This record gives sequence, C-alpha cells and structure tokens, in this order.
Amino acid sequence: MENNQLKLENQICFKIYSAEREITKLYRNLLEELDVTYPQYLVLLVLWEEKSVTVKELGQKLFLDSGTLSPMLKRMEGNNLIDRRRSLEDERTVIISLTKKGEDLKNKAQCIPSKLLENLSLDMKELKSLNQTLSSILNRIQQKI
Amino acid sequence: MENNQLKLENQICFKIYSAEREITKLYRNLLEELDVTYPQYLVLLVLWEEKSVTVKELGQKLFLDSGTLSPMLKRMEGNNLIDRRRSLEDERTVIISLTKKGEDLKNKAQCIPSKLLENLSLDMKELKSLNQTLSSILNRIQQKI
DNA sequence: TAAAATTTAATTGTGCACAATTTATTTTAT
DNA sequence: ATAAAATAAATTGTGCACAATTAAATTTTA
Repeated sequence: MENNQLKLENQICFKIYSAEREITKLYRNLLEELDVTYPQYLVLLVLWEEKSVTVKELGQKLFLDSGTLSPMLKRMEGNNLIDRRRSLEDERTVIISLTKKGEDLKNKAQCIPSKLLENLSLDMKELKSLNQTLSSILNRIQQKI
Repeated sequence: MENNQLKLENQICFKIYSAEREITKLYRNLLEELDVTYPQYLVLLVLWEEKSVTVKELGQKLFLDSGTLSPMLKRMEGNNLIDRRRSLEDERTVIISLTKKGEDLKNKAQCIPSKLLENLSLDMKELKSLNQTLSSILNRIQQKI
C-alpha cells in the first residue's frame, strides 16, 4: 500500500513553510538598505500606523510573545529606531514609540510592498484567493488556541 | 494621502508568515508524542521515502543549508533517530540513514497528516487553490535565485 | 601531475521563535 | 488594609535559519 499522505511533495504545510522562508529572503534584499530584519520591519509597520504601542499590543498584532519581542525591541532601541519607556499609569507596561530615525525610514520603505509583489508576480485573482484562504486558516487556528 | 500599501493588514506576506508559525504550533502538539520538531519531522519524511540521502540532497529537498542541517542532524543522531557516516567513494559527503527507532516512528506518524488537515479544516477547493498558488510562488522565486 | 578551482560539510556569529520561569506591579477578594 | 491572584515584561534555555568563513576532499586544468 502506498503512503501518499507522508510524502513530502504532498505536504501543503511544507509549501507554506518553504514559501515563508523564500519570501523572507526576498524581503532581506529589499530591507538591507533600511538595515532592518523582516520581523523588525513588521514592528515598524505597526508604529508607522499607530505612533506608540505597548509591548503587549505589539504582541497581539504580530502574534509574538515577550520572549521574542523583548530582545528584538532592545536591538531596535540599540539601532536608534525606537524608544522604550515604562508607562506612568502602569509601571508594568512598556510603551514603544518611533525615534526620528525610525519615523524617517518610512519614506525609504514606500517602495517595498510593490517591489515585493512584483517579485512574487501573482495575478490579482491568485492574490485575492491566497489572501482569503490564509485569512480563513488564521481565523480557524486562532479560534482553537 | 492614505498609505494603504504599508498597512499591516494589507501585507499578504505577513499572513504567510503568521500562518506558517500557527501551523507549526499545531504540528508541535502532534509531534510532541514523537519527540521531534517540525524541521526534524521533515527530515524523517524524506528518509521514510528514500532510505538514505546525503546532507546535500536533504538540503536541496528541504531548501536548507548545512548551517541549519549539520547541527540539527547531530541532534537527531543524539536522539538515536538517524545514523551519519562519510561516504566511502567521496569522503566529502555525509550519508544520512534511519536507525531502527527512526524507522519505527513512521507508524506513529501515519495519523499526523490527516489530523493536521482536520485542524486546518480547509475544503477541497481551498486546499487545491492554496496548493497551486504556493507552488507557483515557489517556482517563480526559486527561478530568480 | 601539481597547482588551482570546485565541492561538501562543518563552524561561527547573529537573530528570531517559543516554552517555562521570574520579577515587578496592579487588581481582587477577603 | 492586606494577602492572594492576575498581569506585563524580562529572562533563561533550546532549536532553528542563514550569511560568511573554514577545512577537507575531489576535480579540473595548465
């Protein structure tokens, strides 16, 4: 009896795993000029929208915990991209905000989304269906956890 | 002027990045019983198909380099899942094969693919389109590199 | 055939990612 | 008011992931 279920080529999740890493490599090239990693770029995306957020809020938006965020934010602070300060109302929470340098990086980043989509060269139909499918996967999984 | 391109919610790649990690978490639960990580499970999938492969071949199949594979394979050897030996014909190459324990793990793994798909609860149509889109993304990216 | 180039793994160093624990603070329940 | 519970972030420890370098073996080429 064949064992197709356990064949690598039939693993849909292996494709997601591989695609994620290949796409991150594409980002790496584009982000080199900004001198940030892809996860750091995600933090910047949030801050370009929100001005300031707590570590907890960042974690909720990016699905990352403090074990990942704390050292990463420390590195970003070291690179002068963000400021970190304790909230005055609640000394437990840490508020993250952009420095001038982090703020200014937004201009350089404007071209990144379109350049990346160009590299992927998906047509509109594929893009839409991929978007929908991933969203529904994420919704389903997150409900279970 | 709005800046929709840089909004987090519009980042298709963020969804792939998030989905990859959420799916890996689902695997983590299923793989706990086998006492292997997801990347180690991928190595096992290859070996259950092939009996023995070189580190280079593994890297080509999984899109991983020796910097990732060498220490991981050493851990798997330490857990008695695989054997590593230098090829006699070409002393540069290292041949990876399953131990009895690694071989036997295949039985326990039989249920994993179906359990995982159940967790994702995608319908056939979604699964097919996701599969196609990811394959074409992977093809396109890999041609560029 | 000996030197140069190539190939294969391993190593080194950096940066996530996450489970589990710890520390400090705030909230709640007595 | 205070002890217990809950919350937020940091820390610790393990395991990828990858760029860059190194070391050893093989192949190519002059």
